[in-house]
Amino acid sequence: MARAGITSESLTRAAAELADEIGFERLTGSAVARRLGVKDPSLYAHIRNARELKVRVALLALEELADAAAAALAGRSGKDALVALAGVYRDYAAKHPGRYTACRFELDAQTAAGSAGPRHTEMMRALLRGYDLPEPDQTDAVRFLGAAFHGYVSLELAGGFRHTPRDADASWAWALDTLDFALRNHPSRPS
Amino acid sequence: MARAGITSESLTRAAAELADEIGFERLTGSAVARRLGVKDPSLYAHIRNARELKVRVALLALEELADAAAAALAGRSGKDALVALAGVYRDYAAKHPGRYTACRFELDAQTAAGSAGPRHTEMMRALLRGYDLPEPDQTDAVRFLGAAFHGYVSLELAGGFRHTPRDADASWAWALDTLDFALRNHPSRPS
DNA sequence: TTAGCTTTCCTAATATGATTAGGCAAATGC
DNA sequence: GCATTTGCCTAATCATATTAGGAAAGCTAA
Repeated sequence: MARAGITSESLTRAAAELADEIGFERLTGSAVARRLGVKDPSLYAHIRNARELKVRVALLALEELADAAAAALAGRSGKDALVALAGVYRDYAAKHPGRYTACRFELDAQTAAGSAGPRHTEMMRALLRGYDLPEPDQTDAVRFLGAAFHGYVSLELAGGFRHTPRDADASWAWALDTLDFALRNHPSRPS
Repeated sequence: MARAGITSESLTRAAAELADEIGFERLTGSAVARRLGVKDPSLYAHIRNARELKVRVALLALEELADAAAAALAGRSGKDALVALAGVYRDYAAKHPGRYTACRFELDAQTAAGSAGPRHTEMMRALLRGYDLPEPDQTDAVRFLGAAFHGYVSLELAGGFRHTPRDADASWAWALDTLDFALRNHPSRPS
């Protein structure tokens, strides 16, 4: 009875790959077990339940995404930073659709607090420092940017733009121009 | 063997109510059957498969939402219309979280074309006529507004704003102010 | 009204996925 | 080298999705 040598990491990696291939919604314990060459019940030595599988993928994705965002943001500011950060989200979603979807998986407060989620918020705030918004506008802007990025990427991922001739890249650039314009000239900006 | 008297409509309604109560992701054929007081296989006289159940809820929700949007838009224009339309989405999501989520369910091209989806796009375009944007900016703006609305509502629904003191209503108003400002003063506006 | 047709529902059965219990062998610590 | 822990397996249970086949309900028309 040779062991498969599953580790917490290899299991999570396998689940993430699977999610990208078949979609996060269809991610299943059985499928992961099959991919790892073990029987379903063997997974329970490594995870508490099927939900934890998804949580793991979500945490991995949030961290990968935060790392990529941090790298892209380094040395950039203003619109340059805005475009770079937005591009990271969009590219990650295109390359890892399952993981991107996982980022939206609802975590309980505990888990969310320990995740890379707060890093994303911080980076958004760092980005917004280039736009000089006073509080509470900065908080509003964080939410607004998060919503705009996520909304756009998720609509694009769902194929919402496929049936209109207009190029998605061009629309994306337009959206970023508009966001930059709105933040730069926002009425609440100090003098 | 008395009949339950299920119709296509009563089935869809039951499914939609269930989705609002337990969440669209957890909507299951068995649960609907239980609610209707029939056995699982009896459903297959009315639907092709479990997926169709979700599709039905999605179509119902898209239509309800489009109807509400049309009513809210009637007689309004400019920012007034923007705020009204956005409010419809947000309120519907608050009142019918399962159905709102269903609106995001991926439909195949055929089904999507016959759904109320296109009405939503048209209404967005009607709203944007008040902002006088030339093509292709109008298309870009439709996508941008759709993304912003959906992104905001879905983040709020997921509880993304619950752990920050700033009031969600105030942030929402800020976002709408910002969108209105950006569209009104957009560089691409004629003259 | 009744013979016949269609529709709606049921029971039985199968497949997949999630999960627990209990066992045995492999790795690990001394 | 032995005891302990750990990883994996088989067997079993439960929920959901789905098919096959049957029977009764309700409509249709002579």
